Amino acid sequence: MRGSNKQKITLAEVAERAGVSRSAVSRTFTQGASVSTATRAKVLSAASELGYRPNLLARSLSTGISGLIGVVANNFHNPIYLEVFDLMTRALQALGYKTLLINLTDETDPDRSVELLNQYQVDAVVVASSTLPLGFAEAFSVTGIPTVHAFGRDNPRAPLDVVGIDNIEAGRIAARRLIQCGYQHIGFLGGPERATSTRDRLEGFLDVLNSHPRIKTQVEFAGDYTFEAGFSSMAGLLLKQPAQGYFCADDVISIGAMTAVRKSARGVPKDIGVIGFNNMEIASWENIRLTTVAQPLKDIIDVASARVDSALKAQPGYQPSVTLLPCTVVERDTLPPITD
Amino acid sequence: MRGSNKQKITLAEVAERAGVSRSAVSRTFTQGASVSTATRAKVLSAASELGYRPNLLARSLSTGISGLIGVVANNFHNPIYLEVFDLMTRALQALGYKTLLINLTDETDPDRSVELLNQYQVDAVVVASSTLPLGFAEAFSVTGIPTVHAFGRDNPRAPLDVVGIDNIEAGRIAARRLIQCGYQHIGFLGGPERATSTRDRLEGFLDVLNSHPRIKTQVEFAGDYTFEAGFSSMAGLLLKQPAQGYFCADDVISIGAMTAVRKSARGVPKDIGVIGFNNMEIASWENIRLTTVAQPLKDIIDVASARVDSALKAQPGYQPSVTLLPCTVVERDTLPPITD
DNA sequence: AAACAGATTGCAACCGGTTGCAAAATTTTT
DNA sequence: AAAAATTTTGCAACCGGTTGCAATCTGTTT
Repeated sequence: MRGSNKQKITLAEVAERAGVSRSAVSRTFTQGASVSTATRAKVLSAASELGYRPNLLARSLSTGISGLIGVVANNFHNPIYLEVFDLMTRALQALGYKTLLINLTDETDPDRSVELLNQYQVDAVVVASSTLPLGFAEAFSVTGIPTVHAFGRDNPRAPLDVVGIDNIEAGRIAARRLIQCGYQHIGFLGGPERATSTRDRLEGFLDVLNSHPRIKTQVEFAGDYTFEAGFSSMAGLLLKQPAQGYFCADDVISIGAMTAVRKSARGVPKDIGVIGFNNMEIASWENIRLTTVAQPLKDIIDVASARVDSALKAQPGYQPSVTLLPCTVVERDTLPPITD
Repeated sequence: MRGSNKQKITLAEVAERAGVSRSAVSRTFTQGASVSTATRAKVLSAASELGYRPNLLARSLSTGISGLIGVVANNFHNPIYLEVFDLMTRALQALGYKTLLINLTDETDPDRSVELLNQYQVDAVVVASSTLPLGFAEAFSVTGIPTVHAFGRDNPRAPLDVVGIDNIEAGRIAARRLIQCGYQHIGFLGGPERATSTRDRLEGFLDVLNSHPRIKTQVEFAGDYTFEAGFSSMAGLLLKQPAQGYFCADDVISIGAMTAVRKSARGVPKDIGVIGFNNMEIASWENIRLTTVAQPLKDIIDVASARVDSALKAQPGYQPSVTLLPCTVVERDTLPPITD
């Protein structure tokens, strides 16, 4: 236990101590290089005596591979992103990559962010956001850095890897589930109107309801993915003619909406049913028990990181692809049970 | 490798195009180096024509400064960490650093994590965790990498920068607030019993209550910072003799506990008062309105990142320091209003 | 106009690794 | 045992920057 190894030990020092060339040392630490077992042993023992660790930055310089993956996010208010970061860092770490977390909350200029990533020679970028303007992902892809857009959607203008959910189908699923309740008046309470995710879900939602012309439909947008927005939107709806059941764009919005419903002395699901979106941890709480549409978070992350990995190892002919995973309904207590 | 026809432009190419030496180019891009305005102009224009960006990895190699700060976390379930990551990345980015996010959730061996950071030549480490065993922070500090422990506590064994809150004082604050309610029986519902943060808060809590010998005291630990743990701990207490008011170690635990109280047909704060800890966003929700102790998150992060910055720029005589910031009570509706 | 100080410049070595190539060592074949 | 094939090894050049040093160029001072 010598605290003296404060200065870094280099390859050259190990080489000297082991009585071999620097190449030999380098080769011992590179996968699949040619070293005899004898030298390897000498090197390894010298290295461990000295406490040698290869300098990955130096290695990057000659190999052109940094092992750094930029993870770009701009939404630090939705709790699901905490889980996203957790899963993402672990997945990348398991593959031997390191996560450079870039916060684009304040950034409006795609080019500046590209510059950031570029300077650090990230090998690839994962854009983890459903709200980042398409321009960013495009800008990344233009640089030639492999880019995977997680929680994104297909973007014809920039051919890049996308992995997310099928929001249109998610809208259909929610609509069908509400129809199953026998409701004759069904509402959509979306997030910000411009968000493509919300628009896609609405599309699927209306798609299904259009084939049920007798069912009345209501569409409303909460300005924001917040409790407040859900609460006040629903409060507004209650003053008019509320629907019998709502598909809310997000669990937090749902909870806000439910709170408003209950505050008006109505019951959930007795008077008004609610189905949310995201299946956040909070949705399972005893006092909430929100029926909600779950997205396969872990699968999305796993696919995204696998995609990064294969993009980096890919042959010249590599082609980006779009993967949309299916959502499922998690049954809890905010919709009446299904009666066949 | 992906067929990226975007070969990077190097310093040498810029130099050639500008008709100057490589040093001149380098100096143009280094703070406070000596270049005439004429050459600087030539270089700058050549650089922008070519779209040159200095390779920071290469620069690190010669300067020994990578600009990478390792942010180490192991708790991806407490929503306040989402805010922590947000604030931290922004603070570091504003200072010109990049955030390497390291997830130690699965890691039990301090040395392996040190190795991770070491290989990437991070300039400094911010340990953002109140639950990471002290051994980790120690291991980091032994390497000689400047380490700031955010949300940590003083550790006599390893002299490193600590910035967090005064948990003992926080316990006192909560105790005083509960005493103000006139309660004669006061409870402490902590987090995991081994967590130093919980123990410190308990210490301060008992410290105050010891000087009120007539007030009965109850101490209980929820195993975990979860809704479930709070719910079931409180459910258990309700079967015995519950106190009149509780200081809960965390907002999520508080909400679980409140849910249990209400489920037993008792009221909050009518029958049992609750004061939480953390002031998470959810605490302000209309249907919750939890009175709670807030920690100055932004201040902690700001101090932590400033500390990183100064540790890196420090003169040889740099000495780590411990900063404990004060907490405040956020009044809402889960304690009876103060009656003077 | 000569002498001198200060600012700018380029050379070349270096940061800590990797890798193509040819020589050296080892193993296999005949 | 010699020749051929294969594996190991070290040299030296390179990755893309920075920087000490000496040479050159400016602008002053006398």
